[in-house]
Amino acid sequence: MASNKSPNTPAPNDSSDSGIEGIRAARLQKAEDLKQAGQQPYAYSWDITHPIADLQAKFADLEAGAEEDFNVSIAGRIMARRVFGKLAFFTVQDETGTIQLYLEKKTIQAEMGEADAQAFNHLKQLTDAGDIIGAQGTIKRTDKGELSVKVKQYAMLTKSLLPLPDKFHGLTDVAKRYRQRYVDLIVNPEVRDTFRKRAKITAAIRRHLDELGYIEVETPVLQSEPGGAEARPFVTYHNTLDMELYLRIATELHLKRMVVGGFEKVFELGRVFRNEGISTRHNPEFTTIEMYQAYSDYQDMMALTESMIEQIAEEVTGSNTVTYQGEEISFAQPWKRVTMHDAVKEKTGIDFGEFSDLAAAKEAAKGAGVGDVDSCESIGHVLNEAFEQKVEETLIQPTFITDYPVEISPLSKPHRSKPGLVERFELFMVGRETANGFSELTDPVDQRDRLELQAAKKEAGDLEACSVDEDFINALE
RNA sequence: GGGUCGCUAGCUCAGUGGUAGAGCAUUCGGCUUUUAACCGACUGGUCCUGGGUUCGAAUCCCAGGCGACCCA
Repeated sequence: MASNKSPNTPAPNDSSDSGIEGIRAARLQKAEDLKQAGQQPYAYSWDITHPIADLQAKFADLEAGAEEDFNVSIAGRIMARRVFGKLAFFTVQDETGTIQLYLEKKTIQAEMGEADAQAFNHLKQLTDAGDIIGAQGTIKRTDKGELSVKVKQYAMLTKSLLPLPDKFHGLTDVAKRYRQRYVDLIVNPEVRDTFRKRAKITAAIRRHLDELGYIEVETPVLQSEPGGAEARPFVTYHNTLDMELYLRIATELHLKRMVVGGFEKVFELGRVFRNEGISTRHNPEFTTIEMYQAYSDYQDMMALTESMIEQIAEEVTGSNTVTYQGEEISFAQPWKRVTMHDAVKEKTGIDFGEFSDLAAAKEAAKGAGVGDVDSCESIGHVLNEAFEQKVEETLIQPTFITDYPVEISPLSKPHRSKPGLVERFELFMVGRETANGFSELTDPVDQRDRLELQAAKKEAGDLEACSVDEDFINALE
């Protein structure tokens, strides 16, 4: 028999009745049997009286063995089945939590027997872990202390065709967790909490900035000239214009155009795209927030950053202290501020402010165990290497690093009192950079010079360097 | 891009040259207090791919693919 093979639809295998295809075929048959029994395997609706977490809270004090003649109707996914001859226990999970179904043949047959003389047997034979089921009944805490719905009536809401991952080990394959997020969300409840917290954080950011008089904007994602960061862009193509376009690598340059246009406080919370390495820490598409405020310098932006993050932490977690991967992080203001030169000096003993000779700076850096300095083209770059290799991972508590070398900061204003430096900060916590801010460069002549330096690097083959965005210079002018 | 490790049943994993394995899941039977239910029976495999060594390869060698972690 000829068959078209494809990875998604493996050819049926006659001898396989417990492989994945066998399971799927068996479950399709169960869906068919449900229809024969007068049940719809994919229901249109089911009335719910309570989220499961509400029931767990409401009856937290109910004693083991006690019953409550309180009618409830719930719905959720069957996560585990424990079936006996005339009694069964299902663990059911909805968005809010889990509860046990107490499924007694006697009760179910009395309530449903008229519609389906085999209602209990069908429950045993035609349901599987993974199915979404609706259940209506009363509240009972079993002798063993598990809060349960003593079911009078049930209905299949969605028959699943594929098995859930191992009930004990769960889904541990990181790649599969990320590529099949829906499975991850089903079997790893803590992942749902992460999603909820994230939604609370973005809502709190918007509320906070709205109260400060910011307006939220959406700037172009498709750009003819990507800029605002050093990164390789994704390239796409516009048919009608017959030209290549790039997905943005940052929102910066268009937000600054908004400021030029007269909006004094703007922000954008949105996706940017960088065509680079991929790992569990680096996604090619990720979300950033950029905020711009006219007439303000980097000190103002640091103050805004620390107060906003402390308040959000309190709103989302109820505390300004959070534990992240075993580290206790305190967001209590004020956060530590230290210049890049001082931070490097503290860890390496080297004061890069004393060097005027590049070669001498490289020697000193090597002496302190800093690698990869041979290709550095300025003392500022050597300083940056030393910082990244020796300091960054030690910054666990929120810390602002300030006053960066001009060579690595093409968009910042020169420092008002320190030559060769710019008014820039980066925020570090748990050893990673989490924010970056400047007194924004507003001098169009200086800006052109710095972008042309970048363009020269691009000409020389640096795939992360950007070109001169003439329209942006025009806006500044 | 470099290094290390991995890829065996739906899931989690054993198996270092001699008949392809376990637990869970699935299927069948039993069971009214389980919660990783239990008891009994069955089923399920391109051992990532290709080549090589060997009487014989999941196992050793070479090349490639995919993935994880670390580094850049």
